[in-house]
Amino acid sequence: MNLTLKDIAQALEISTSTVSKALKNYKDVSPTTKKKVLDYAERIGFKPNAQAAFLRTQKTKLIGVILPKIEHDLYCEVLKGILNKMSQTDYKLILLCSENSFEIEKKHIRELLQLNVDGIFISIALETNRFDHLKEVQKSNTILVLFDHYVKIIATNRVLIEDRKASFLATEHLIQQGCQKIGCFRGELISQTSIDRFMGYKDALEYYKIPFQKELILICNEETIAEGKRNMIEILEKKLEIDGLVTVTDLIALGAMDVLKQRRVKIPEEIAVVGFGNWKFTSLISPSLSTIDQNGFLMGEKVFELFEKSQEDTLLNELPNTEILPFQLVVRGSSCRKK
Amino acid sequence: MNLTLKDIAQALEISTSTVSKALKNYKDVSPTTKKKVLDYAERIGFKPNAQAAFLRTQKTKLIGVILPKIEHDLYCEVLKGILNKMSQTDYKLILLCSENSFEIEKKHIRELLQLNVDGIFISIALETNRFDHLKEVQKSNTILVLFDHYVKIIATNRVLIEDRKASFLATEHLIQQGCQKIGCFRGELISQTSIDRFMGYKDALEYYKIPFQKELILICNEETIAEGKRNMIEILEKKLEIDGLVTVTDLIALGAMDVLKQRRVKIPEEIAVVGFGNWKFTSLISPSLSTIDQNGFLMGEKVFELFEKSQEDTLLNELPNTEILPFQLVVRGSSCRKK
DNA sequence: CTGAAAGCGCTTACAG
DNA sequence: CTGAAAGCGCTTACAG
Repeated sequence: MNLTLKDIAQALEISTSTVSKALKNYKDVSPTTKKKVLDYAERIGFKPNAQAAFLRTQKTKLIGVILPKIEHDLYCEVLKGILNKMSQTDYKLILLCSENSFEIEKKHIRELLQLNVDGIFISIALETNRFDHLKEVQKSNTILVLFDHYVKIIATNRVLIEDRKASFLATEHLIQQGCQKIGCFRGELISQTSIDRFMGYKDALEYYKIPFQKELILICNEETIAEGKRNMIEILEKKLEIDGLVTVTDLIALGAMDVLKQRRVKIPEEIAVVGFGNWKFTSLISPSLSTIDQNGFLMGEKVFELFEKSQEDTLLNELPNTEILPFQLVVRGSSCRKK
Repeated sequence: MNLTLKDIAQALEISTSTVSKALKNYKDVSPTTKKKVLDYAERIGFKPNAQAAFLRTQKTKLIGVILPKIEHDLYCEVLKGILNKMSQTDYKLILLCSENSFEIEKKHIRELLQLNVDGIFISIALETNRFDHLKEVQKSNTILVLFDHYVKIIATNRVLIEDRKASFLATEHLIQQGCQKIGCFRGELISQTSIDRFMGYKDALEYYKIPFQKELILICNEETIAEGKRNMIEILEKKLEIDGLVTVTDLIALGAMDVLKQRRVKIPEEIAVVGFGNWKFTSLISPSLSTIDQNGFLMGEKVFELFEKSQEDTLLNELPNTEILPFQLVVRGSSCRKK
């Protein structure tokens, strides 16, 4: 069906070896021959067979990306960043989603290894607390790059923001707005990202000598609006007094604010709120939500750059890299008491 | 590096042919041999080489998906739907984005054909008004499935909602709310989807005998908040009187509402607004935005189903299918005048 | 500078 | 029921 090297070779009455070399711009082909081949290939619209090439070179030029969630502003931006860098190469992106399930994640990793992808980029599932599958990736010499949800104990390439510092800043901001009893709707206990953000909250309290109250820490088992609502209802029903709230992600904050609005609790006057992630909706709701902005697009670009760098590095036996990205506190209506 | 059929064959002292057949569950292999091979393959974690298999079977089990935009609620849902169906098969999804550019779209199609994908699922770019690249796909016997932004003149598999009817309903709803001078922020002139939605608006005016006023039709060159703002400012500055507004997409409506809110024009009392798409933010803003809900997840699932069906059909030389999906008018604060 | 040949890992028609 | 052999389309070490 498709044209092959052989077809070109026959048409031009030369060998397939020479055609192959001409197309790959080897230096040991005469300029005349090279031009002849290139022109002809161009004219007939020759498309080399990627799979056959792989069989020889062992490079598929495929990259697997596993996201914990598809409808997630950060990950959409990360995808855009990766695709943007990738569009200048001949790599292709295979998209998979773990739905935050450990089992699905393992399954996808297995599938990607079977496909012989050259690299796997992953933000691990919230559930994931064992890492054999990631070690498997490394063993197979597939380049592994973690982003956002990472793991401390696996030595691999990573692109992160300083969650702990960011969360410190968010909490500090509330303190500067006069909050003294700050609730924290943290993520579950396993995820490193969740732990880091919680630590940042604690750091800020400590730094500003505000007593840490265990009962003001509520755990969100999922990053959903519903979990935000559930926890805020718990706060109100237990009559836990808070005047500020930091959350592990904007969706949680949204749920919490929803409950507060229904109960006519004034935001930010009675309770000031800061989210995390700068989801698109945060600037649209009312009051608009203060949050931590992470540059997902840049994150995606860095992920791909680290992959490329890593390909060179493995030849040199270099250690994996960790790239730290900047973040930004975005102050909006939900936390801005002073004018 | 990786284990191959040959390794298994040697270990079990049988031929690679037999190993291959055993693994593929051919019937002309003795149960004993089959079991032996399967057990051993399982034990050593054998992963057949996908690319080598392709070289023989000419099936890559890869599917290319080209989206006009990544951060787009509908397309995120479509992706989820496709991935959901796909996860029960051994197909993999290669993600590409045209950024609504005709040139990029053409480039991506070329790349996918070179990769020998088994199918291409695409919502075409707003710019796209020539279709040679789609015909190319068909010529190469790659299964083509269009969704959302489609083309009338290409006979291929499609998954659509009845945009015209949906837009009729949106406009009719405004009329039933008492609107008589309904503005329309339509999409650009090329896209079939945009045309269909505009026709639905016209249909409704005609049906309810409301005079069509050309000056109330403004064109949005992009599906962005900024375009919605720009057009609403134009309406106000030209002092064009409207009491209702339908828009080609929710983002446009968002921009328009923003301008109205700034100028203290009451929504829905003075101007009632209906969007299109039921983006997540529409229920979060205030007033919440009435809109047309499209089931993107279902759309994605149907796209994949059509692909699978089409593989059988091509053998039978059947004609391509068009799948029409249901939609729903979601009435919210932005258009609800009566209680 | 050119080309014959081997081989990547699988599948499958064919012979026995 | 089993296996030898050819071949998918490319790349590349080697000979000339």
